[in-house]
Amino acid sequence: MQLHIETSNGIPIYEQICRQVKFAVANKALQVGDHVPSVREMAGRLAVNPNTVSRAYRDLQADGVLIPIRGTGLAVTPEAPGKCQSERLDMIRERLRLVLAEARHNQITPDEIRQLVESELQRLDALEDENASQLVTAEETA
Amino acid sequence: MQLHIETSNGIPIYEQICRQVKFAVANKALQVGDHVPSVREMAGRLAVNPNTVSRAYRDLQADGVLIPIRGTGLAVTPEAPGKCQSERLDMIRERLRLVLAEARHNQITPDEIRQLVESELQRLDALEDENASQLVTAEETA
DNA sequence: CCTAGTGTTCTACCGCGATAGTACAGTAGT
DNA sequence: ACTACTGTACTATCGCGGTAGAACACTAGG
Repeated sequence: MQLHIETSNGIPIYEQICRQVKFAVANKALQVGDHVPSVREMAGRLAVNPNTVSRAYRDLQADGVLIPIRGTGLAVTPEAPGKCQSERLDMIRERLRLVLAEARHNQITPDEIRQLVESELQRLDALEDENASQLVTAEETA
Repeated sequence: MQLHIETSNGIPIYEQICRQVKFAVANKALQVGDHVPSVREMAGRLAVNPNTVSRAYRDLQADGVLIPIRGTGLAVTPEAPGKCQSERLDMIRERLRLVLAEARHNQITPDEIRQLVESELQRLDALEDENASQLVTAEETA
């Protein structure tokens, strides 16, 4: 599993970690019984304070996604996949709703919104292709 | 001009005020030379601290949207409409981009995104209709 | 047994958004 | 001149997200 933290897009770091773990479970990148990276390792990987990771894991336990195995680590619970898959789209919907509400409140037309969405989707695909070709290049030169 | 503040959708209040004034100028709800509501009145109207409004107006001056008229108030500058109209879609695009980036990073397909957008647009229209009929009802019973 | 690795908890500190209250300089209208 | 409004500036305080560092209880493995 591989996460990326965006510093200050408004969303707290601990919440970003929380969301991405849930997405990983929903996408089966994390399976039932799998151990999540340790607090200290994750903190090092993300260049973030261990307490912040700990906070995220605590929230994930409260949500029933992770269960602690004393002295060993945190494992994905059997109920997690179900919960995470049903939450999957809701997590995005919630954020999307705030943006669209602001747009509509301020006289942006539905067509303008659709146009923005399409252009941004296209832009994201272009970025991914770029990264993909960079990976290939890196592999070739290796 | 009428603004609505969403407490804790992540965006600071002073920034929400700032954005909505810009939208109001772009939509010609505020015209060149118009006075923006006074710091204290706006603060009372939004149930918010005067300092917070003052901060927003200070930023709007820095952006060249408002100009102070000593002892009288803050007026919309002649350059404001041009600036605000060109910023109009960009302000939404910026927020939309963050949401779509998270979605794509976590294996949400473009079609799922389009579907979310449509269902949320529909939901917003439904809410507006509801409010409109409430207004009519209020007028009838008055 | 001992070491190294788990998660957990606690205190201290910082920056930022926001509130609260006060004070000051300038203008409009009477 | 006086009053009532403008905007501006300042200090103090609060909550929250985040960092920093230490301490604790537990377990797996040599």
